[in-house]
Amino acid sequence: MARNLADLIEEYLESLLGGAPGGAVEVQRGELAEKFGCAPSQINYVLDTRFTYAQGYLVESRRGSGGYVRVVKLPAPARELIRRALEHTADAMSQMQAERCIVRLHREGIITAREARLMAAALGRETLGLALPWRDQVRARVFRAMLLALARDAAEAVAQERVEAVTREVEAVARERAEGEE
Amino acid sequence: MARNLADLIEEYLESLLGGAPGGAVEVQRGELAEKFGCAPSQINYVLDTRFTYAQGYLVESRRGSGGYVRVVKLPAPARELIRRALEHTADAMSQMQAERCIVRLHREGIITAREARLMAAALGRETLGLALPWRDQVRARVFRAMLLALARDAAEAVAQERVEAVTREVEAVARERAEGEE
DNA sequence: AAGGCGAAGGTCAAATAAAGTCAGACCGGA
DNA sequence: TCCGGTCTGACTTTATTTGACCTTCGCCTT
Repeated sequence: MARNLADLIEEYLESLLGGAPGGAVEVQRGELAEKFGCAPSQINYVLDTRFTYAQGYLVESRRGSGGYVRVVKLPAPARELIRRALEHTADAMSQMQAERCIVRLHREGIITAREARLMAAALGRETLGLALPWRDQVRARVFRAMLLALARDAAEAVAQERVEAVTREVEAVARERAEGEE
Repeated sequence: MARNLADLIEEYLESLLGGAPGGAVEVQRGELAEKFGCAPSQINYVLDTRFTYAQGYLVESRRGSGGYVRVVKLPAPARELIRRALEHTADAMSQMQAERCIVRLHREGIITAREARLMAAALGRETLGLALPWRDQVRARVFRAMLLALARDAAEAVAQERVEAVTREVEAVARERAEGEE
């Protein structure tokens, strides 16, 4: 599964986050590097490529004695995550960026595995088949469009929920009145 | 049987796939080339000519350290989708054609409403934002890729990995690396 | 309170490790 | 011999890994 150090460290951090209360984890960069027997900057690489805001994470850190690196998995109501992804989706996007974003959406249960595959397929290098500045631009637009479609869908779901809640309430009140009537 | 290298490599990969549809193999291009004593690009040739989606395969890959090439054999149930994908997606496709196709797929229960919306969003005129000969071409490719992704979905049941397993693996490798350092 | 020391973490560019592309050489059969 | 499929090698693109140098911060000393 893990094909290289970066993937391994990613999985390790993700596993820590999984068991973490509040979805936050604090590590020492140096220590972690030691654990994996690599250069400390490798940790930054992993953080920069795998735990970005667009993917729904926040990384904070402090230098100096007693320094740390904190990774926060942002709480993920569907609308929020989608909105964040949209916000952070620039006018150009590499395949990897998009894929990692999609993985996060899937992990959070916002999209199904099928939908994830659908989206990833649509954004493939080969699929778009354009030369480079344009490919990344078209990819970004397609990705945004799909995210928007999801957002609309989520909004509708919420609205639907509200309607149902109101309906239930109305029914409850109606029942109550009916009973009081007797 | 095998009249040349390409056929030989084809047979080898096919044997790795083991006849099991829905199966996937992962190899390293360089390694494979080494094994057959040929140029790495020969592997691409075989992949391009023998493992196309028209023949029921999907090929994915990644570059860089820890790179790989994965070949997936699509299962029989995917046939129908593939047939349609190839049948209805010429090398260019108007928005109208695509939309009609999507509606039909939805009506027939092949895709969900959400998936339909997702696909339609990805194929919009505005979304693609290209001038005309290219827009229809990219749309066709994206549509085809999405259909093929659906086909592939039928194949793969993704196993969700357990945190403990990951942690164990991580620790093993970390130990290994740390020891190698000494 | 000021300044210095050492312990964090950050940045960036170069080195390394894959895979992809493409033009052209090669080869075997009509 | 001519053509189409095969094969290669030089060059490109992408991802990862490392190392040298920079910045920030707490603490200690004066």
